[in-house]
Amino acid sequence: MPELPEVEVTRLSFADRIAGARIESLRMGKPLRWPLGVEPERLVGQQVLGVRRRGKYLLIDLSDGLLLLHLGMSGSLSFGQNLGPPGVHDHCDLRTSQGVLRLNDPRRFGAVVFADGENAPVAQKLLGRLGVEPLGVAFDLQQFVTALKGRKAPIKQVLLAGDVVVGVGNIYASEALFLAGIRPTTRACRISRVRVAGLREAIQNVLARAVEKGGSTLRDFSNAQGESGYFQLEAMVYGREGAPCRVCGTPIKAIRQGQRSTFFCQVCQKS
DNA sequence: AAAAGCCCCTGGATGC
DNA sequence: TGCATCCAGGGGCTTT
Repeated sequence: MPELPEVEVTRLSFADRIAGARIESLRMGKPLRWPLGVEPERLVGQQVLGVRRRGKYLLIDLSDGLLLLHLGMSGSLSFGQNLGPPGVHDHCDLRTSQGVLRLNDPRRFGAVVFADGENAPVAQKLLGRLGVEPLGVAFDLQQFVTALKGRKAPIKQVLLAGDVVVGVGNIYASEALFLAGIRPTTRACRISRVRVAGLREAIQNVLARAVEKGGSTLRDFSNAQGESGYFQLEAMVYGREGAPCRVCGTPIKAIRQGQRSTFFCQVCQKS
């Protein structure tokens, strides 16, 4: 579910409320994608310094270590004082002096991993080869051009891979390519500099807009306060197979790329 | 080095 | 109503 906007919206919905809290206990439920890596007691008594985001990971800075959190495909967080008893898909309860942070994740592709610091091997394994942050100043045009020059794969899949630029998942890849007028199947290395510049802006715009709208709630996403997102209502192509293009009226096409669905307009995205 | 496939897992929608 | 099949926001790992 969660791409950069959903993860960022989630972060914004509880970061201030959990900052400064003291950890009282950590309960882990069914196994997630990776083990926590330490005994839960390791965290007890530590203070939460803040919450950052790197790509689709949330980084909870502790007084002695770091908690890496990933929502996978179906994860969502809740933070509150009265969450009630954990349900069958609540696989992590981090109880703090300011409330409980709970991960609900039916498919369990998500993860909660403890690392001694950002340079610890486990943190490096997960964060080490992530690409540039698309909403940061480091998302430089020349670097983007150079990176894409070295890729013969379809641009949609290069965006999804996350080693050039992070945070762009299946929804926003289709959306950004539509805004840039680029066909998803075009080889990354074949896109002209001018069009790469347009793609960079499209990525920035679509992600920023999605954050503003609270993310996309397709099935059941909500932020840590339980609020839904609304970006899906203004999606130009994602999930709109057969529906008229909002620009030219041509029916939107759906194809498969690397076992994921891709949506585009064959008129607005000629190449 | 890059690209392509394969999984991990549960649940909802669809079709017979 | 019951059951099989397909699909879903991700991404690390293995194999070409």
